[in-house]
Amino acid sequence: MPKRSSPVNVDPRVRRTHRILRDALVSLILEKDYPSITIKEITDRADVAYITFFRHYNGIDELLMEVLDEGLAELLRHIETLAGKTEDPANEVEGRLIFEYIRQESDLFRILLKSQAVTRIRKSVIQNISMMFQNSCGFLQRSNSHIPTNIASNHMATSLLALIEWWLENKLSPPPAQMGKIYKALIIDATASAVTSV
Amino acid sequence: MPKRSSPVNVDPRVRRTHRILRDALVSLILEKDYPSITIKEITDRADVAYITFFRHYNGIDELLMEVLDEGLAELLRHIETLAGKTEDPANEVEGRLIFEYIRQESDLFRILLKSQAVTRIRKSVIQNISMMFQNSCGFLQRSNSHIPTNIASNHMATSLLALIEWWLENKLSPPPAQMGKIYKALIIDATASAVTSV
DNA sequence: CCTTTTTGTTATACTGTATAACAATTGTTT
DNA sequence: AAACAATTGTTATACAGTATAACAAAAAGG
Repeated sequence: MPKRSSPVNVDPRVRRTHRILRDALVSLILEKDYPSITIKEITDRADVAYITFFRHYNGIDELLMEVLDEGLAELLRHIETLAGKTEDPANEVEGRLIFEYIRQESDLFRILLKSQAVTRIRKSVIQNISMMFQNSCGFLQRSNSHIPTNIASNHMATSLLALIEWWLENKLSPPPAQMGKIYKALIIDATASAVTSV
Repeated sequence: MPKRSSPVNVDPRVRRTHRILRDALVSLILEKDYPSITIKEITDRADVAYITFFRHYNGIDELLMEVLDEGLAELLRHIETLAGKTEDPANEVEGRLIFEYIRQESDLFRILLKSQAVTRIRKSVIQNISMMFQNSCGFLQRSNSHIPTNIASNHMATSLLALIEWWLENKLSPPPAQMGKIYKALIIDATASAVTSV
């Protein structure tokens, strides 16, 4: 069992095993659909003994969770940067930065959104993004409309994920700059005006 | 193999088998999470021989598809009723009707949204609702903004599903009347203003 | 009533998950 | 470098779930 507390003090062999298992799963997800992936396939590709998998994870879902946690922190950091400046005039630029980052790490995001299969994971992602919007969007905090704050933040989070998903499926066709504008108009500004009106 | 063409001319024993298998799957989905359901559980609950399942379906997904097809037609009909009157002043009422219908058939919708597991199904549902919005929302057709029409309609479809999902998870707590208003403000009006501006 | 179709019973092969015991290898410590 | 600890590999095995086959029993339809 690996120590969850400190990133130091971990056996380099364990670090290596985790890394190659994560890499194997990633390459498999990009090739075939997630539910059909077996543990043997993963360990074969990682060139690791079958039983070694069970010495670190209780199932493929757990390994996937680790893969996503790896990249999710950075995603949230990027989105947070955007949301923190939601009321600045520069947030169109920030929106562009998000979609540029997604294009850069598109493999990770493809996996993240393919793994809607694993509903629990999707829920926690939405939960995180939703909380982040709730904390950083001023118009949500001082809202007194008939729309509850948690509904509005959930709406923004799910809409952002849906927009990213659409973009990935459409081969990243409108460039990040335009996607940033669309994001601002369709999600940020639209929600803000819906919440602050009446 | 059952005939796909005509609903008549089917052996009553086959009709009965299909029905009790569908019912068994529905009751199981409402109890536990979908991926952990086994064929044996289904046939046991349906009081049918194990092999009988394979005489009609190639897997649980196929049976689920049949369950959803059953109710999906009616869902689309209700949403279409709403969308068709999007520009009438009465559309808040129509929004209320949607959520009242969902409350009425909440079991079906819980299954529909739980089955996000089956990504293919979710995608086709979004596609249908999106097309429906595109056909019935006037502001989408006469839009000349920087937001493409298909992005806007996709945004409305995914937002509606997310809102329904949130509502089901929150025990249908804001009553249908308020949900109808929220739907109108957060999805319809907000998207309309985002699309028609500049 | 007789034929056809569907369903039930039983047996079996196969795949994937999960664990155990022991040997081999690698990392850490003194 | 030697000794100890932890990880990994090898092999074997148990188990659950999927899928199919062969034949008997029951139900539907003319």
